[in-house]
Amino acid sequence: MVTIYDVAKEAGCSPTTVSKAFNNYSGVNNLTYKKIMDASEKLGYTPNTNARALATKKTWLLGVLFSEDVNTGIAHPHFSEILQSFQVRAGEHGYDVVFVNKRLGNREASYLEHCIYRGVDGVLLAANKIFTDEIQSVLSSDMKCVSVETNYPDTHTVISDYRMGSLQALEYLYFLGHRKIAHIACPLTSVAGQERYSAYQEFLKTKGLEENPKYFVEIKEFKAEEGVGAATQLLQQAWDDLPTAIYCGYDDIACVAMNTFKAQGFRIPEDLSVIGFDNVAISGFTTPSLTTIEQDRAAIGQNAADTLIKMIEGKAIEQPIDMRIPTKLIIRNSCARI
Amino acid sequence: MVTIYDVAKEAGCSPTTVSKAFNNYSGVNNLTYKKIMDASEKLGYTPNTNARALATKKTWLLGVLFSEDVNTGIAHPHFSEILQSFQVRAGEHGYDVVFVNKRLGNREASYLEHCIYRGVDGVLLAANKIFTDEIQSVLSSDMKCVSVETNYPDTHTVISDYRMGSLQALEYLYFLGHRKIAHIACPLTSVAGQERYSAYQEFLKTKGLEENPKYFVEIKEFKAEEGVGAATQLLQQAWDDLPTAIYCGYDDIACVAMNTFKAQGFRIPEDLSVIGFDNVAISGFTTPSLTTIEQDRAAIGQNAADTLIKMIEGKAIEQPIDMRIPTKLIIRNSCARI
DNA sequence: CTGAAAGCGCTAACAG
DNA sequence: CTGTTAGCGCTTTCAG
Repeated sequence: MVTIYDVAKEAGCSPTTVSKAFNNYSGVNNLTYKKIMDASEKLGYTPNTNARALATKKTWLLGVLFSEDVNTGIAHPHFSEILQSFQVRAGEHGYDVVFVNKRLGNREASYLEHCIYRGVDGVLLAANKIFTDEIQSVLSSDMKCVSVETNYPDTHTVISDYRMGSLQALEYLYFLGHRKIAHIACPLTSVAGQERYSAYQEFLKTKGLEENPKYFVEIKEFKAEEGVGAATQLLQQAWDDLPTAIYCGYDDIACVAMNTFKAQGFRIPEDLSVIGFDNVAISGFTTPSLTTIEQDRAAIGQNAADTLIKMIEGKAIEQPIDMRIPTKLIIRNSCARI
Repeated sequence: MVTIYDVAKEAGCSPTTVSKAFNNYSGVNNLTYKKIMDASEKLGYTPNTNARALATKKTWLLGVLFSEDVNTGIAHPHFSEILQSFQVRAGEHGYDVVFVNKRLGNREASYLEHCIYRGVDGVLLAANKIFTDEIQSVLSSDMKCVSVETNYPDTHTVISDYRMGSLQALEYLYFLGHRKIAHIACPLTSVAGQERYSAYQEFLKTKGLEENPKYFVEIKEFKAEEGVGAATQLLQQAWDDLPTAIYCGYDDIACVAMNTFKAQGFRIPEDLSVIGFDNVAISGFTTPSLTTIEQDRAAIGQNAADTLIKMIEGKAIEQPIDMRIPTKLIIRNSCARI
């Protein structure tokens, strides 16, 4: 391994000067600078983060803390896309991204311990349960955090504007003439579930429509399969007075529900309009293709990275602590005029 | 920050002993061990990886090197699922996972430089281009590598058995009575493209069927949209003697192609059978649902982690350098008896 | 503008 | 079984 000392010797100066040169400090003679760069090039010098981190207490490492649940972890397209853009943006600022888990070498530990162990400069929180003890430890520490899925008190958050999205979906159905609109909700233990449902209630109230409990089903877990049961239950509950449209809490559920309805002999969208939320890849490939609400995941990841890095670097953050990213209605073929 | 010295003082022993205790070295008195653990608990001590890494030259960090192309990077379900299981398995062995990119702080650099900079103990290669100069640098260094998407000379590889998968798909179509089988191939610059195509050729030869150039289209990029052009081109090429079945290089293409065919008035599977490769989430939700070949991504990620860690720890690796994970035929509704 | 010296937190001989 | 000592590679005062 070639070190700063080797470079110093080769360039005929001291290690201190090499360090200064590499950190772009002012006060290094142009010629010296050039000699140092030439020497380091010649020797193939690469700085060592560990040594630097030890000396400066800054690792240039950002932790990402994902739900370990398969359905809502990094394997879910929603999160993997956020992670992708977060990671790229972090890189542009010189930060690397490392996964945080609950282990410390061979033994069980807390997320916080893991963060300390790795010395991350900040953490991205992407867990979908509203309140988890395990996450609590990092929240109440002085670790810099940004959350992209759940609102924690006093924690910077970058989330889609779920209320806006819900209203876009519902207004669209309303515009198509629907008045009997059912809702299959995401788990109400999640922000997504809560906010989309409360926007649904708000919408009904605004339009002077009554909230019909028969038109409501809550899934208990973020799992596509839950769509079957939810769709069936909805049909049973409301059989004597079926809704004409269904606002599904998220795309996976909408897709499965559509299939369930079709299997029961319903035509979509003629008999039943279905709208989703997320605009995940599958929604473009179903039959009919799914009308849905798009989340700008690239923007979420980017803004989360920007915010976290600002916090780390002590820069001013102009945006509100609860930053909302606008959503967009994607009209495809699963909704029809009544 | 509480250090090993604080713990030593509290426990009434030397830092060395604390270090030994934490590393589970033999030769620490039981009582001393307990005192140390109590002290560290009381003080809230967490070891510091950077210091340890500096002293031992081992970081317990594994790099993952993904294609930065959006379609084949971590945002693609195939890769995100591999990454997920890789990450979990690595964690079980005490390793953390960090993304590798082409930057070094603020300046452009090579993947290799980045690996050295972070001091990763090994790297997971998940790039789909057969030969990239940039990756070449890490391959020809003494960095430990495992690849999960491309075969590099002298590099341990964990990939699905594409030949087996292709044969499963084709034998199934054959069993259903199909003799005019077309192939929409993945880019032949990729291992997936090459191996699936050569298995297709092999299959035809085995069955005594002639390879008809009109029944072959190669997409140029891993992009779902390419399916439209490919399907159309296939139709044009083979209009006077249409195939009865189409083996698509991967699911995204199969899904888009199905939609294209349907738009042209073909019924699937009655007029045209379609089979895919990957068993990605969408394939269960199309109409008809897609018959396809499943890749065991969890196994890929796990085996890649195990192999890489064995290399790092100098353990014997029994498996062949080119390890293949069996695939599985998933029968759904896009293929029919002729 | 340059360099000597001390130290970041931990581990690894080597003695005791 | 325990402790002393000397680094790992880098940055940071502080003198020059």
